[in-house]
Amino acid sequence: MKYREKLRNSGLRPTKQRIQICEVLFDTDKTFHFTINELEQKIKKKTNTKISLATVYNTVHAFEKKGYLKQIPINSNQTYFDTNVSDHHHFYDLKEEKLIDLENADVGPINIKRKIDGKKIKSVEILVRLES
Amino acid sequence: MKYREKLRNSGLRPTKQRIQICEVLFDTDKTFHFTINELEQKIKKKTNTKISLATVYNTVHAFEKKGYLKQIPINSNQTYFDTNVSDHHHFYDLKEEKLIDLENADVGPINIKRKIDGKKIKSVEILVRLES
DNA sequence: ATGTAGTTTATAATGATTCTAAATAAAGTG
DNA sequence: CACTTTATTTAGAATCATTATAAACTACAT
Repeated sequence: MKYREKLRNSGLRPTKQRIQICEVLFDTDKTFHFTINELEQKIKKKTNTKISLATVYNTVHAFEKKGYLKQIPINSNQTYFDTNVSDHHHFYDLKEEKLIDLENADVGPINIKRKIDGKKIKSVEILVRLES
Repeated sequence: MKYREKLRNSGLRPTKQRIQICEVLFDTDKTFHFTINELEQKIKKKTNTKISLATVYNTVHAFEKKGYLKQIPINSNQTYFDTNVSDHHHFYDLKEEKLIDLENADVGPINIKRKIDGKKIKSVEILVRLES
């Protein structure tokens, strides 16, 4: 199984739960955005097994730390994650409360001219809020 | 008092609490970022009176709706607000958990090339995460 | 097989935010 | 001014996402 390797190589034990979560997250061409609750629903539907909510949180955070998931900075009561970890930005449709990917080509290069001593830029994220 | 007018003109009754909160937020040259809890502390210090937490929430949301405050999109367990409502961006220092203003000139023009039918761009915000 | 270190789990705890309903205060009316 | 109406404040309760806890379980090395 492909995910066993991937997990082991990241120093994460390939448990049944982690492999199932991998399948839900990564067995698809399209990347997608999700909240923890949405992910829990997907897992239930796809695998017909119940993974503890705590495990879902743990796993998502572990995957984020390893760079397999990204948090999307947005003001919402729930945290949004993205399976698309490439450098890219987002539209946020305020009415639908839906995120839409913006490819880097849709935005053009961004040049942050100011530097802060002793600090490195880790990420640059644009959120474009949309209204109707 | 200047804030009485401002409030009345926005359709908000100029109550003692709202005026005090205005003083804490706007009686300063520098704009600043805050969470609700930080604001509550500031109010206590500056006015020596206690305003109910619920009122602080209500007022901040009312002011946001009127455009006197902006929410800053960031992943944190607390919501950050900004008294600087002009178009600008932010550094977020991950270690210090501190926001730093980025002037528009520090970033250069941003051109969102993609359009979504029937939607207008309401805001474009960049978050630059900093690590040490 | 056996030990150990990492994981999972149900449940409890935390903490920011929102809700509720009663008390209070501002504005409007005669 | 009285008096009514309507908005606002308030303490405390409720909600809800997330994190902590600690016991049971499991992958893996020896």
